[in-house]
Amino acid sequence: MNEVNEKKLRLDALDRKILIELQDDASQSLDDIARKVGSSKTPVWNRIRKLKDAGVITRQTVILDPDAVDLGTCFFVLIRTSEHEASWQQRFLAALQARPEVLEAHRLAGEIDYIVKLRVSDARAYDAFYQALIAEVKIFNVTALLSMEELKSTTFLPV
Amino acid sequence: MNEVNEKKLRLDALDRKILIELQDDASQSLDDIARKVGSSKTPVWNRIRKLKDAGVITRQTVILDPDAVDLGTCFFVLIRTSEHEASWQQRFLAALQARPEVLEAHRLAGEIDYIVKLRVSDARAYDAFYQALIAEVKIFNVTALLSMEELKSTTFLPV
DNA sequence: TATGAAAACCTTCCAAC
DNA sequence: GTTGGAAGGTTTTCATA
Repeated sequence: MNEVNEKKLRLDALDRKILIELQDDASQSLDDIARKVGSSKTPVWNRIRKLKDAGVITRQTVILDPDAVDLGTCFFVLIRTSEHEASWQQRFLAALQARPEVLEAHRLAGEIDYIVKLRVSDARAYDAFYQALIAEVKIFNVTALLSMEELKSTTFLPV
Repeated sequence: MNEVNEKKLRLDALDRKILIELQDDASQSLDDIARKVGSSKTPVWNRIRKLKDAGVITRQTVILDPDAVDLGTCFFVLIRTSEHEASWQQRFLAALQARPEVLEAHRLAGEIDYIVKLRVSDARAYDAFYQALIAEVKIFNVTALLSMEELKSTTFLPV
């Protein structure tokens, strides 16, 4: 995988079909993908390389069952802060980046400043995260939402 | 990829190292993985097959840059309902499953009943989703949280 | 369980169209 | 831009330790 060369590549119908196949199963052979998208090996190979070089395809990975690796407990944490300085943000961001149980974090528009998604083994592990976080950065208000059931979970983007 | 044979496999240190490597880059060759985890091709190959068969590894996929495919707008939607019957839940679940812009949906403990994560091209596309959803199922209260900045986003589970 | 090797298969690149 | 193919690499299986 090389550097990102372009940022906004225009995608045609063949590119989109290839992205659907790769998102569906990245272990398929080029021949299989080519057959399914109605093309052949070389053009598909050239497109995939172009999509990787352009940064449309960022990574190739494996998705694990969270329960199977004892990370069956999922929390969404809504955070409000009274601090809005750059240095506070930097420390908050560093704290999130450093913690592997944090899978997602977004800065929001509106009353709630941040949302953080976590996967942990149990509620005690969440509390350990919470205690560590508030020890590192000052936070005004925290609401933890505990997931009882994952109704849908996908990385598939409808291209 | 075969059927799920066991549910809770006990993972040893070698399994964990392999899962880290595969999560990090699933396009690596067996030889590279074997070298990095301090083993050799055949044992690593057998472990990977075992992890897939057991359902620990669920899929092999490619992660796309949302901006590059014009899905740069991310919303978290907090939903409260007054309906708690099985038939309502079924229709709600079906509506979420059918919509490709819904990437995640969880049933929650506490005051807020559901959280839904969406990726769309812009705020109008969110409104279209919202209108379609409330037309299909009765909802008591909806709060949409708009992401201004994605601070962290990973599928990597710390095994 | 690990090693090494053989066979089948795939990726990558390239020449010809 | 497509096709087919050659060369090298990788996966998968298996015999052997």
